Amino acid sequence: MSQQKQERYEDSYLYKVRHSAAHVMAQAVLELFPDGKITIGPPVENGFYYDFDLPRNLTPEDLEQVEKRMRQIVQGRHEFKKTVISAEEAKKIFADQPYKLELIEGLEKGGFDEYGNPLNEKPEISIYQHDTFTDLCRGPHVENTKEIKPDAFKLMSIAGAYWRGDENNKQLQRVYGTAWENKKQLEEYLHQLEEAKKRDHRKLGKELEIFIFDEEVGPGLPLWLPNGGVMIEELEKLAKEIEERAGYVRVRTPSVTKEDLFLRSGHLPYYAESMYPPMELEGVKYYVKPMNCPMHHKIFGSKGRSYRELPLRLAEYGTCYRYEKSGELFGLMRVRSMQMNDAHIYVTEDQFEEEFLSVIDLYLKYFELFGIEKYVMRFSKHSKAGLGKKYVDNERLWIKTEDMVRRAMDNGNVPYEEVEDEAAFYGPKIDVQIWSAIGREFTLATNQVDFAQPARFDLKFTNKDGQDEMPLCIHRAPLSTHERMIGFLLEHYAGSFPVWLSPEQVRVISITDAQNEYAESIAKQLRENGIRASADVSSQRMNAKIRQAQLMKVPYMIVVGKDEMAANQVSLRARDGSQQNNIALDEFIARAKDRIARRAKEL
RNA sequence: GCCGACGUAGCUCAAUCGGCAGAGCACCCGCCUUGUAAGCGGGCGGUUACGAGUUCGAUUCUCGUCGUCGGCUCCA
Repeated sequence: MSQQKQERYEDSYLYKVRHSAAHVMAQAVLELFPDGKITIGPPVENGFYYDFDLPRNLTPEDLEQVEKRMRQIVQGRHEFKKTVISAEEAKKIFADQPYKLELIEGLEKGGFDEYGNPLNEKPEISIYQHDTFTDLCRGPHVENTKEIKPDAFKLMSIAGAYWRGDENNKQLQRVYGTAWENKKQLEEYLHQLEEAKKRDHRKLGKELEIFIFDEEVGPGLPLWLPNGGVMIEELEKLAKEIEERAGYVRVRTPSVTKEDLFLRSGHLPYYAESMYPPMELEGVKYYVKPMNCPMHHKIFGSKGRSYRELPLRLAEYGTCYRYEKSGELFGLMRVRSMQMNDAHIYVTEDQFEEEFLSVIDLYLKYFELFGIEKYVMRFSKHSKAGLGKKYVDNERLWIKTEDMVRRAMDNGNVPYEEVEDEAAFYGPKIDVQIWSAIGREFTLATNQVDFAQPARFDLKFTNKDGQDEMPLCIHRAPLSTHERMIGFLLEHYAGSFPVWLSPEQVRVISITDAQNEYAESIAKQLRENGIRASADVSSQRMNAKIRQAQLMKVPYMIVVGKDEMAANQVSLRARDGSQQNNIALDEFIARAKDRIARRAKEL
């Protein structure tokens, strides 16, 4: 394998430019608010931010002023000067900056760097000064402010952000900016943002009539339009095919159950925040399910199980409801009602590794099918501090199952990143992280270990020696939920789905109304061949019909005029603009059927 | 949930300083009979998200509610 040496972002020139721009911005903001308190201001992807605690909220007009002042400051060619100082000196300098004092204390103890990230060694304490501004900072920075080009940065937005990312802390005002080496790069970036917006699944979903939200129905509760309905059916067909081959069996369970079930499962103690509140009938509380697992556990436990039955793979496309906080909703990617590509696999400890890896293989198979290349597998572990709060309180089993996952991934040679404090409440997991068109990060597929619920439900099987043994449970959702998957696919394909997934696969276009009947009969024949087709026999001109089909990103357009009708043939125009005139309908049907059957990427 | 911005016809967007709410597309009705991304004409369409307030008068100013968006927190 060729190991290309890539410069780390932290070592790049752009990183220094952005870091320095953040300092200049802080200076400008402090000039506007002399009593303002500064916190941290690091470079981030594509730019930088700085968090402030100010006497009043910033307005867009303030931002304009700050940006203007920044342009003046950078012209001043002020040198960035680093000075290493003692904690005592630092505390004197930042005597009226409480957040900085907190950071200095952290640095003194050696536990954290100035951004609150854990550190092994005790770092040196340094300050950077330019013009009138001094910040506690380890750098690095550019030589002087002139290196920040006045036409290569832009302040982007104001947002609230909690001090040290903890919602129990005070909310600060964060100003985001973007900065580049030159004007051209900035313009390219802004252009990219515009382009990304065109891929936004919320926009495409509306244009392609996939789904809608309705104020009266409620936030986070999508209504699937017929086109979305088709996509859901195709995804379920895919999942069913693959799962049947892999030995899964399908079950069905209710959406609402008694409180008792979720008390036993641990959802109420650990997950209640994300659940819709209970409804009470005849003195009994019922909850809408946020997950299918408790009911699958009930099915597992419904009779005596032998080791011969394992792995037992129970699959269900169940609709779950989670009360996501209002500000967390995001189009289809984050909703309150969702249909999960769910399954629970009950295995013996010996079977765990093979089964876990076979689920990972399943992801990879799907990713290949969809051409998904940009993703990260994240190994999400518990945190010691979360035990008994976010996570079931059994450290021994946490460590044991995490070791099992690590071993499985290592033995399977699957690359992954380990992350602390991201696990499910019942066990560690491998999440696949992807990014939306506008750069927001999401978990798509997930593969989770559960040692907690089998114990809570007292699940057991009889092993070879005739003894009771507890199975481990693997929760998995390689196709995520319909909502997130389709949201993602909309952006991934920019709405131009492969033929098999396209809501409308063929649009038959008559050139004059003399061919309307012929067009209808072709559409009918296509449908009889299992191809989703409709005929556009409106009185519009052909060009307008083609344009409409293009805008709806229909993969195939069949154009018929008097010549085609006379010869009993068709003309094919594909979504990519390519054309094939005067071909037999059967020839086209064969092509379309082949693409659909293979779930081919090509048209 | 928190901070900020926004909400005008089915969609995309206008409306000067507080003075009769407008366009294109879509839809409906005609005309045209058309050759690979928009033919022409006409018509319908609004309690300016909802509810209060200020004012002679509110799309415009103020407050509240709901929703959306940018973030934070959280997550399939």
